[in-house]
Amino acid sequence: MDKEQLSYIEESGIIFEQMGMTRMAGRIFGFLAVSDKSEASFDEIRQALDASKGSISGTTKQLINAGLVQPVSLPGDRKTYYRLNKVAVGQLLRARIQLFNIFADLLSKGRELKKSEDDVSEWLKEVSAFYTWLGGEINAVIEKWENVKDDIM
Amino acid sequence: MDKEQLSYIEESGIIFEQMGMTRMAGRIFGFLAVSDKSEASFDEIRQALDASKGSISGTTKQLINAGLVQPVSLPGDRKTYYRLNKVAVGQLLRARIQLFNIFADLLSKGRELKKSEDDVSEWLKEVSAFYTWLGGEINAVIEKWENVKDDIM
DNA sequence: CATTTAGTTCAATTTTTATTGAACTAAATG
DNA sequence: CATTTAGTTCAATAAAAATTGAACTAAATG
Repeated sequence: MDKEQLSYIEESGIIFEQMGMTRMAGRIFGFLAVSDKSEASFDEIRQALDASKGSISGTTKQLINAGLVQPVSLPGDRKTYYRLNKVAVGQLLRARIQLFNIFADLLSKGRELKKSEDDVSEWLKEVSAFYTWLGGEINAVIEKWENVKDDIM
Repeated sequence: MDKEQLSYIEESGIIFEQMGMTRMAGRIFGFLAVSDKSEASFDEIRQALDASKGSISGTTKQLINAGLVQPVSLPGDRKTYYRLNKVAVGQLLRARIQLFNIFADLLSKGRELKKSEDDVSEWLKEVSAFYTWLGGEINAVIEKWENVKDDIM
């Protein structure tokens, strides 16, 4: 880990915090991203990030749960290794979009609870419908990506 | 405000917290969503939510800054009123998508900092390219919505 | 079966973030 | 121009979240 990589790891921590995860989750993600070896053991991570076992244990679970990290075990080795989960872009996006649907439901419920209809009702209705529609539209977007990505990358 | 509306306001607080804003921001949003009058004064909000002036002041600013709330002033009335900003769905979405681009940049930078290329590099490259592409694709998605929304709603 | 290793759990602590409340500013009113 | 009203600011406090660390479990090794 050189200086730039260490500062990258911290930056990743900040961004993950902005995305609603913990700073430590971002650090582990960042470490696994830039690390030379694509797999790292529990203790390699702990040492690289100078954190406690409890913190690494809890946070790797968080990341595994979020689908971003994959635990790997090898025969004849009692350690567990951790690596970035090379999940398909579609799956990643769908997970993120979930919050949109929660927001859509919130708006729609708000509209129902209003005592009278007004221009706010109309707006709640459209935004809610939009985000709900968007959830279904994602498949088409991902399909389009699959078709164009070879030209772009 | 009946019981259901008050519990809706709290629910909105929780969801806004999940979306990275404060609980109070969600409460104010929720209040403005279900309130009978589509505009509310500073003190009406403060009383309805039983919060301090400081908190209302800071949080209304947060919401105005995020583009979700609009301050309204009336001639001959020194109060400011607050209402949900009926911003277009596209604008709302674009604001949310910004985090995707930040994430894309993080991945791309991570790839650059790696000492060697491996399968993680490949993944970082694709995911980053995808989120970057997605940012540009949004306009097409919004345009499609404008065309289909009358059939759906 | 005693020992080492890998990781978990959770109460205590630290750190961060949200909220209050009191003193303040600025504008309007009498 | 003194007073009221509307809202702001910010230091102090409260509340919530992250992190530690020590005691623990479970599995593998000798």
